[in-house]
Amino acid sequence: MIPPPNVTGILHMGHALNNNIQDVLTRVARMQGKNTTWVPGMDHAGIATQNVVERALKKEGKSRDDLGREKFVERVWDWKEQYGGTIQGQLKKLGASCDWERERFTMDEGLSTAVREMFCRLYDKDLIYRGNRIINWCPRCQTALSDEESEHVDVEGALYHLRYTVKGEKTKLVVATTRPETMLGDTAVAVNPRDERYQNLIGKTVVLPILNREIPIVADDYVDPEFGTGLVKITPAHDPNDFEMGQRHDLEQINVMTDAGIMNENAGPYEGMDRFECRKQLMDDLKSGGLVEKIETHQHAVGHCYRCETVIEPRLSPQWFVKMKPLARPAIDAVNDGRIKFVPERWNKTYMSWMENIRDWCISRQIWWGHRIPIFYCDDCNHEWAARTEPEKCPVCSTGNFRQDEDVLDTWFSSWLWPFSVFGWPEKNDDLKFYYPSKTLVTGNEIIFFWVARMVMSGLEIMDDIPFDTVYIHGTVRDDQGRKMSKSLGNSIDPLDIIEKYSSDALRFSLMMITATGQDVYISDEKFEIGRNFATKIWNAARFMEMHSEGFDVQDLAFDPTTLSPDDQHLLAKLNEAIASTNDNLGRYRFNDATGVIYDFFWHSYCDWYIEYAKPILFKGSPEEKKHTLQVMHHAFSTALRLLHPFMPFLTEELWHGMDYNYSIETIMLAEWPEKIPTEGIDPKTVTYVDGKHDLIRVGRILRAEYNLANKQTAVFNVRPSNALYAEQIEADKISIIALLKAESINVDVAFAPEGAMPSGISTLGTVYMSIEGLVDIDAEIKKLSTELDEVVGHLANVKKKLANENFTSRAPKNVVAVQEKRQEELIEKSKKLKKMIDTLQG
RNA sequence: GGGCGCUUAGCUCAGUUGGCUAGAGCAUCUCGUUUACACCGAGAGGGUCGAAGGUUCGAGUCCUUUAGUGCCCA
Repeated sequence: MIPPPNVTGILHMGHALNNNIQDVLTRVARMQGKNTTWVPGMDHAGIATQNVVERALKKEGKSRDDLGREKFVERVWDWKEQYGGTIQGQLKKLGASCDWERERFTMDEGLSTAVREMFCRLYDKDLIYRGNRIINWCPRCQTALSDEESEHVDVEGALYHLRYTVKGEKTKLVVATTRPETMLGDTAVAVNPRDERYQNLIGKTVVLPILNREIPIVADDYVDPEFGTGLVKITPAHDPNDFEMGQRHDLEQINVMTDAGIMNENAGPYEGMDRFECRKQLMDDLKSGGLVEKIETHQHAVGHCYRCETVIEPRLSPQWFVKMKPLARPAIDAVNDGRIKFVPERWNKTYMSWMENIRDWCISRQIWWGHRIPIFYCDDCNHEWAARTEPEKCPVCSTGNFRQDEDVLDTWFSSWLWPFSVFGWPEKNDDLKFYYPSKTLVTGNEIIFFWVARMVMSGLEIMDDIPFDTVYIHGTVRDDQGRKMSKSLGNSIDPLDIIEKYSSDALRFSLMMITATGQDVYISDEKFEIGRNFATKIWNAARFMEMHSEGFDVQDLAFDPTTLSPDDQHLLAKLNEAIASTNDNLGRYRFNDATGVIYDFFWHSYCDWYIEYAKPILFKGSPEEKKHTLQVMHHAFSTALRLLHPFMPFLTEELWHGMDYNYSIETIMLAEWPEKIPTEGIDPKTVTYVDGKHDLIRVGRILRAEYNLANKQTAVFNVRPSNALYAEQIEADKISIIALLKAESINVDVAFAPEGAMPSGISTLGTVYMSIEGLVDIDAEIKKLSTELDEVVGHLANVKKKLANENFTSRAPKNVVAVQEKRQEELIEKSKKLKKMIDTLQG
């Protein structure tokens, strides 16, 4: 399920992240053999698109009115054909594996049919109505907006305290307001009925300054005695609360502004002024009349248009609304009873609080680009009706003298139908049956209300079923200072630049790696290096294999499980762990963990350990040994490649072909998704031994590093294994240890005792001594070992203290206690060894 | 005002149902390159987990208070 991006949009990092996650999920499901579909689409983005085209017209010195409705809409379609949908190409660059032939546009014929169908159904159920109410009006776009489209921004404004005169008295009242210009539309002053200060005022009349209109003083519970002076001016036509109060007290509603936010004829001397200019002039006038008590600075939230950031003007206006409460009830149940799950879960609360306090949705827009409201009015008999198709005559009086409503619908009125409209609804077909409901919706938290919640409501209303069972909410993409990426800040990082600089795979992999579940993502250019470096690493590993694979048949990977070397077993065990962990993490939407596991397997298990182990064999081994090792390598590599594919589609596809893995399945996209591989021939004890061997090599390397030995400087290592089994295993495995330690030779001896001073260290398999030519820095050795001893003694004290605590031994789970006991043993053993080593050095 | 995050190494972040010595990448320092990769390899240093209480045998993790910071809603 793809959230349709705006037709005007270009790809930004948020899209990249969002589509990347969806693509990963889709690719995994596809490789698992599931019938997947990922429908790409575009949203006509009514206001945004209309704005873009209007701006273009303005450059030609024209307005939309110059063209007229029909020509203008044509013009928008032209624009759409020419410039729209750049984002589709960009998504392809990102590697989004959508079903491109299914691509839909919210204004295409099918979806428009769905929109009209939906409107008529809701209208017939009385869930859509026309009402004269206070709505959010954008004076620049000159249209109504829904509550969600008004963005509240905290601004440092002012609280103006104005003096009104009580009629027939000298008493002045002080009312406080943040929008003094609306005073011109005041039709009352209100106090709280329990406010003792003003009991005597209730029922009196006030003379409105400047206009000298006489307005009543009313009592209403809504008034907060604590706010300002406890007296508020009532402007029913310009404030939702005042509107409510106006209804209760039967007050006149006086609109003082035009659609463009210019003061109208009701504003008296201010007619023709811009609303903010009027505010200034009005305040000047009141000041000179001595009618201003004071002006305080005041922090408050002011609504701004989400498309053009103009300050919203709440105003009375006849608009179309959807009754939301009946639709919300089943949508609340669906989340409450767990049919729909949010990941992370905390978004439940956000969803619920919105649903439970839902208000009717204003769906009419006074623009031209969009689905025209399918309501018709008969001029002869005044009949009003909704029609799915263009009517020929009035159904009541049968005349053709009717007209369609001028308004168009909110863009989201088409978006909320997406989960079923793209499959042909209202038609009932196989696609719709098969693909509805879908599985996972992936989206950012900013459209939970706009889109997610509404899709749940429409799905339950129309399909009688949830549209998806999981809503994965990913974080917001921010810059490295935590700011939201935006054009106006100039801090956005263009994904296409990143693709250009680091590759698409690098972008994708890096994004996934830094996306912890639902956390915001902070981004800077350097973060993409991790993906690029990883891709290069894999490329080079493949190159290495290719160099040694001449004459090798990648179709012949059936190695004999009884001949697996310890390192073979270790690699395959790690591969199994990686597969299991990747699947587990993907199932829990933990993408950073999933990519981390794959990264770790390739880089460390495969490259750092296995390839280094394999080198002596590939360079100097027998043809049989070589073949066996290559079998293991290609087996592991081709499996891990499939695991990586959803995250790095381009590189993995390229290598799939380059390494000739495409002999049976042409594309890695359809190759089998890795599940646990057979563990035949893998002995867990051997795997543990190899872990110990790695530790031994690490200890040896530390010794080399201490003495700054160059790679070519030879050193003889002596190993005193802790037991006979280890001695046997190490002895049998010497070649690879020698190679990895760049040693001249290794002596394995359970009774080894150093002659004279030798640098040494303790590993899980035993003590490692390095014989080097030249002087050993005895003091430094002693100091090193003493420091280590101190640490061990410290830890030992802690462990002993724990085990001596009866509360711990009796209450903690047995396995936890056992671990501590084992650790105690190990630490005692280690401290003994260290003491002995120090003694030896001290002679 | 209400709700939700975040605070862990110099930086950016992981850390799942409380349980081995708190991890990674980057950066820093040391060493290394005739044989896949400097977009590399080996190693090192670096953290009283924002603060204060509490629960618990045991807290980065749970609870309370608090500071700073960010987002959403009113």
